[in-house]
Amino acid sequence: MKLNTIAQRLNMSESTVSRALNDYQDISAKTKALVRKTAFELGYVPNAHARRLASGKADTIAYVMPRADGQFNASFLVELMAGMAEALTARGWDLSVLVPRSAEEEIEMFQKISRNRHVSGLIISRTLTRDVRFKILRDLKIPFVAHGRSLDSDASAWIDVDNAAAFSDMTAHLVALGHRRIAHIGGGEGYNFAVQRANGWRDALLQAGIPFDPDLHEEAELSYSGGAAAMERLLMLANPPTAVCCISDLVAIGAMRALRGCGLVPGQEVSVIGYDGLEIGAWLESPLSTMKQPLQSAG
Amino acid sequence: MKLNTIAQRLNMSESTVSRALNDYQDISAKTKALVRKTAFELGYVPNAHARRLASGKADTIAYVMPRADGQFNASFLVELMAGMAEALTARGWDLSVLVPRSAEEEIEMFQKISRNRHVSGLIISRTLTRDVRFKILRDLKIPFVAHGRSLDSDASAWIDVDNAAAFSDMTAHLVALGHRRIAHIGGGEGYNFAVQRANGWRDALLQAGIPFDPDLHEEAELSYSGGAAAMERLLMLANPPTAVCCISDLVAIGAMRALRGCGLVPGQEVSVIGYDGLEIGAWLESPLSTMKQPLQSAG
DNA sequence: GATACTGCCGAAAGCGTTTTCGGTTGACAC
DNA sequence: GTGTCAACCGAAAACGCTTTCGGCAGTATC
Repeated sequence: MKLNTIAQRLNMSESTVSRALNDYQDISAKTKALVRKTAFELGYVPNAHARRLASGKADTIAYVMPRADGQFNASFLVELMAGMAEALTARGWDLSVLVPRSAEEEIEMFQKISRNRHVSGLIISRTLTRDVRFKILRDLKIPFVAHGRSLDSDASAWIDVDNAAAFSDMTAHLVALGHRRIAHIGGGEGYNFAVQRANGWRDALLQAGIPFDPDLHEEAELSYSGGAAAMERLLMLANPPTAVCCISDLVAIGAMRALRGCGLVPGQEVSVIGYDGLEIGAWLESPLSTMKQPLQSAG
Repeated sequence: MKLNTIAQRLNMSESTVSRALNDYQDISAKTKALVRKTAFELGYVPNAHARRLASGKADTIAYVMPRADGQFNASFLVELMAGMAEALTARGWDLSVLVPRSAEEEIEMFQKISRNRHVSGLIISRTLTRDVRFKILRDLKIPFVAHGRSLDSDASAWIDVDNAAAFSDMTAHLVALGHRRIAHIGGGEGYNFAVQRANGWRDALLQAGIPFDPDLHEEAELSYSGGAAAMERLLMLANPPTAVCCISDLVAIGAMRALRGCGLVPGQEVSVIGYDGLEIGAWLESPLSTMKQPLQSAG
C-alpha cells in the first residue's frame, strides 16, 4: 500500500523503490524490473498528494469552463473535455474544471492558482478577439493553452481549428456547385473565431473571382433565433443568395427554419451549410485529434 | 506564502496559525481574528497538496463523465458539471473529471481510487436500470452519489429529477388541452430514467381515465433519427395520436421532422412535446437547484 | 598499486500542512 | 497557599513521497 511496504518486502530503501518506479537512470534494470513486478503484485498505487507535495509538481491541469449561456453548442465542450481528460489520464494527470461565475471571479481564480500552484496549467477557451486573460496569465506566469486564438495570443500556446481554411473550403465547395451568390451568417467581431471564419468565406469568394457583396454578410446572435432573423434579412434582399454558409450549426438550423417559414425548401432553392459537426451538419470540426501535441508543450 | 511566514511574522507557532485558520475551538477569538487578518493581508493561500496529505482528506470529487456518444444531449451534461463545480468550489473543493474509455476501464479507475483515495467521492451518471457499479462502489467503500436512480441504488445516495412526476405532469397538461390519444416515444428499458418517464406517462393516462393503448408506446433510439422513425410508425396507426410526449428534446425534434415530412404541422394536427430544456423545448429540467443537499451528505 | 571513474544504492532532509500531546498560564475555590 | 480546572498555545510527530548527497563496491587506467 505504501512505498514503505514494498521497500521492506524487498529489503531495499524507499528511495530505491521510488527511483525504480520513476525510471531513474541510476537504478539497474534488474532492480527496476523486480520493483515494478512486486509493486504490481501488491496493487500499489502511489499517493497522488504526497507525490505532488514532494515533487512540487501538480500534474493537474484545469479547464476553465465557459459559463453555459446557450451561445456555444455544448456537445462541442463535452467532446473537448472528454478528449482532454483522456489525453491527460493517459499521462497520469488530472483534469479539473473551474467555473468562474464572472470575469472578476475568473481573474481571482487565476491569482489563487498563481500563489498556490496546485494546478500546473490551465486551458481557457472561448477566446475573445481581444482578451485580457492572455496578459494576466502571462504576468502571473501560469502556463496555459488557449483553445482558440486571439489578437493577444502571440507568444502563447494555442490550439485551434483552422477556422479560415475550413470556411474557405466550405465556400469553395459551394462555388464548385455553381453558386455565385453565397452569403455568410457570422457572429459578432468580439469572438475571434467569428472573424476568422468570415475571412475564410471572403477569401474564397475573391479566389473564385466573385465580387464581394457586403449585403451578403450578416451578423447574427449565435442561436436558433439569431440564425432565423439573419436569414430573413437575407431573403429581403432584392437579389437574395442561393447559398448560405453559417458560422455554426445552431445558426444554420435557425436559418433553415426561416427558409421553411417563407415556403422555401432548404437545399433546394437555397443551400444552407453549417459548421460544428452537429448530427445534422455536413462539416466536421475535429479539434481532438490535434490536442495532444500542444498539451505536452504546455507542461 | 507559507504557513511559516505568517507564524514568524506574528511570533506564534505554525500549529497555532493552522488551527486559527481552521477555526479550532481552543484558539482565542482574538488570535483567530489576528491570524486571519494577516493571512489575508499577505494573500496567503494554503497549499492544497500539503493539506490533503496531512489531513488525509482529498477535498475532491470526481465526475465520471459518460463517453459522448450522441445519445444524451450534451448541454445537459455541461450544465450539470457547471452546477457541480460551482457548488464544490464554494466549499473549497475541486471537481475533476474522469472519462473511462470502456466499462472495464471505469472499474479499473474505481479500484485505483479505492486504493489511492486521492478522491473523496464520485459522481456517476447515466445509470442503467440494473447497474453493477452500485455494488462495486459500495464494496470498495467509495462514497458516491448517482445522478439518476437504479434498481440497484437502494441504500446509496442518489439525486434525480422526478422523472415520473415530470412526465405525469406533462401528460396531464395534454389531457387538459383536450387530447385523448396521447402517445409516448420512450427509450429502451435499459436506462432507468426511460422506464420512469414511461411510467409517468402511463400513470397520468390512467389517472385521467384514458384506457392505455400499447400501440401508442413507441421505443426509439435517443437521437433525431430515432425520434423520426418512431413518429413515422405512430403515423401509420389506424388511429394515430393527436399528441406525443417524447423522452427527450432530441427525439422530439426528430419526431417533428417526421411530421413535417408527412405534410403535417407540429403543434397543429399533432402536438409534440419534449423534455430536457433545450432551447426549443417547453419543459425545463432543473437538477442543479437540487444539487447541493445531496453533495453535502456525500462528503 | 595507486588513482580515477562508473554503476548502484542507502540515509536523510525536505515538501507544507494537520493533529496529538503536553505544558504553561491565570482564575477560582477551599 | 495549595490544588484544580479551564483556556490557550508550542513542540514535534506524522502524512507518503521525491531528491540530493554521499558511499561503497567494482572496473578501468596508467
